[in-house]
Amino acid sequence: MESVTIKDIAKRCNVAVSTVSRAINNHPDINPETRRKIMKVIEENHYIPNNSAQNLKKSVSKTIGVVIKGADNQLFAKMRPVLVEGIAQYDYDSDIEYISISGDEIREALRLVKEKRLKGLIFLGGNHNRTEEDLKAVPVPFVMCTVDMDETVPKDLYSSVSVDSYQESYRMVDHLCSKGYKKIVIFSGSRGDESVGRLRLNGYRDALKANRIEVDEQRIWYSQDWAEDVFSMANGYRMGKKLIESGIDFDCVYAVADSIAIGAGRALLESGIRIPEECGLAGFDGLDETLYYHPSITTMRQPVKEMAEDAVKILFSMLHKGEANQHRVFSCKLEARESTQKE
Amino acid sequence: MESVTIKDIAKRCNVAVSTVSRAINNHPDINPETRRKIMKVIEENHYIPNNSAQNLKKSVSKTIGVVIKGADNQLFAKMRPVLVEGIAQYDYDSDIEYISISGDEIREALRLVKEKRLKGLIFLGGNHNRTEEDLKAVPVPFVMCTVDMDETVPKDLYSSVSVDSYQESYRMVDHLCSKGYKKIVIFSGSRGDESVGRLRLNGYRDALKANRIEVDEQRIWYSQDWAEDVFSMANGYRMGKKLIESGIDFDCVYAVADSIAIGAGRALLESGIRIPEECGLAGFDGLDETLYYHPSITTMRQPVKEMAEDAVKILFSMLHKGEANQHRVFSCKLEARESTQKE
DNA sequence: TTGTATGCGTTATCAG
DNA sequence: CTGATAACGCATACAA
Repeated sequence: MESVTIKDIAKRCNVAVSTVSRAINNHPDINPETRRKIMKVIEENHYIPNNSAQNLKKSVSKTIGVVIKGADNQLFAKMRPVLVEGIAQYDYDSDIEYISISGDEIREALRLVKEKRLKGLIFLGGNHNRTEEDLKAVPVPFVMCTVDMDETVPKDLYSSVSVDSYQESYRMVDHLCSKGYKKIVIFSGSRGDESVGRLRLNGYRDALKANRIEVDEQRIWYSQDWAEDVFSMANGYRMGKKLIESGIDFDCVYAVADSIAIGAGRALLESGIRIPEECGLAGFDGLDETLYYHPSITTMRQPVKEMAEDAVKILFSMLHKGEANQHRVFSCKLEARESTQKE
Repeated sequence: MESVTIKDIAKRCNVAVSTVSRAINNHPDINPETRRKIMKVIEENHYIPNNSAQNLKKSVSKTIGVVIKGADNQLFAKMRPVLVEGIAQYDYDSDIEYISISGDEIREALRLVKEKRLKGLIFLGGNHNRTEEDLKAVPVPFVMCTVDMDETVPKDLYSSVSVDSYQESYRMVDHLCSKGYKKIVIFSGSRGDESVGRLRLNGYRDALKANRIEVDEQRIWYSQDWAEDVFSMANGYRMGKKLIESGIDFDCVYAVADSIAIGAGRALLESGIRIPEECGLAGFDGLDETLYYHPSITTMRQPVKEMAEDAVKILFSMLHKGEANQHRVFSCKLEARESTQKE
């Protein structure tokens, strides 16, 4: 049970702990021969340095924290390796931390910065209504990815890469209109959603108006407030079923997330409604699943790779060149697929 | 930049650090009044205890480590909350750690146990060919989930909950045969796969034999060795395309993972092949996607919830009652869906 | 090139 | 109930 420490290794090697430390950390001023010898003993004894002790002692580090909110978010999963690689190109390490969807990413970040002497942070996802105080508390440069921060938060307090949820949603609905759909139902987030769900809904409303289609509140469907379950296929399926039962007239379903769209698609197809002939279907985000669905589902692809790359670039421009906070808004790619090819 | 420590709090409160420590850790022997006062100052100064220092100093803990290999594994994502809740019922904390698919889970576990004084471990996924030495090095009870450990590894060195990949795969293929499919193609893992891919393939071979169907090596398709990409929809799609191009005669595709099946399904449908009329389709694992696909895809559902619950139960039976290592094999649920409803 | 000594921030063991 | 103080395991400045 007693675990082996640096002292044990030192003793076994007849050297001082500092020498062992040097061996571990690839210090230049150490005899290669002694180093070899020490590393051998380390191997044999399965010695692993205590990270906590290292963190506690280290005064500097070259590492960037990556705080990912939601371990199974597929968009974030695609960004992660891009971030790690990008950060490595600046000769920095990455420290990846997953936190739950209900966790406090700023608080977690604060802890990490203290403990691991992080030089910077990249947030994947997060609360859109952070206070000024929250943001100011973070003592290192940071970039928020894919968070629609409230307009009220001063832009000079944080950097960000994002997509314009309102605008891209507008584009999508405009596209649907151009395809001839006139009775478009939207599967939105929950009523209380003030973030992407709300913004995408607003885009829907305005795009319809611009196409001189009256916004029918009956065609606006909110998710029930089942928290984590909102952006799920199951929720899309439930809404789809209810929509069909309701008897409301529609010729297209637009879901504010691909996962919802997939569930909705199933509900439609199951009821014998043909897509796209009798009803169009569209999602948002650009998940791989939409491509392999049958019919393939029209979606707005978020340029996750580019966003991740830019997040790193922005972070290091602040870190190395002392530049100010920056905001970069990316355009999505409208992937028009089978689910909206009416004719 | 200078972060606030326990000393600062002590100073601000005119008490000793030990008193602050008591306040933080809810020690019984502290005046509620002083405690209240201290907590207030802690709030005001946004003090967060340094976890590294705590870990370093703490001699005991009531926490179980959960090492998850592959952050975006959907099966694991479903098990996680079940594990956390189960562990909490024993009044223990959970420490969740994600490691990459190529990481060394045992090594990581060793580090964690040392640093955080973990009382036990639950592994989600991992290398199937660990050595005895590896397993023996883990100084606390642990349970492996969903790992088909090699037969050569002594069973008394670890606990496990798992499914019988060979047997369940056999059942699936048997089911396909009973549905009248006679020319079943299998989309397997890579050639070198000695784990689930191999076991499921063996089940396929034997089930065919049992049904007096000759195993045609032409119908056994291996994934190209693209490492992480093997169990992906993209891979399934590629294989599906190639299968069709090959001109080989087949009436059913059985993929050793649902993700592969979904990609394959797309390839088939895209080529105008109707499922299930002209070709059956089946996967393995029980991902939600299979249910919302159109047609819904027949799959072997792994009882992830039950497995997670049992993992916790086994762990604490060892921990509290000193019981020996145990192995529990769960049955999958054959979900016969539209993709194999021939008539 | 190597050894010695100090302290990182915290908890635990003592006294008081 | 509270305060002083010794560790925890390690990295580093400084001395040798």
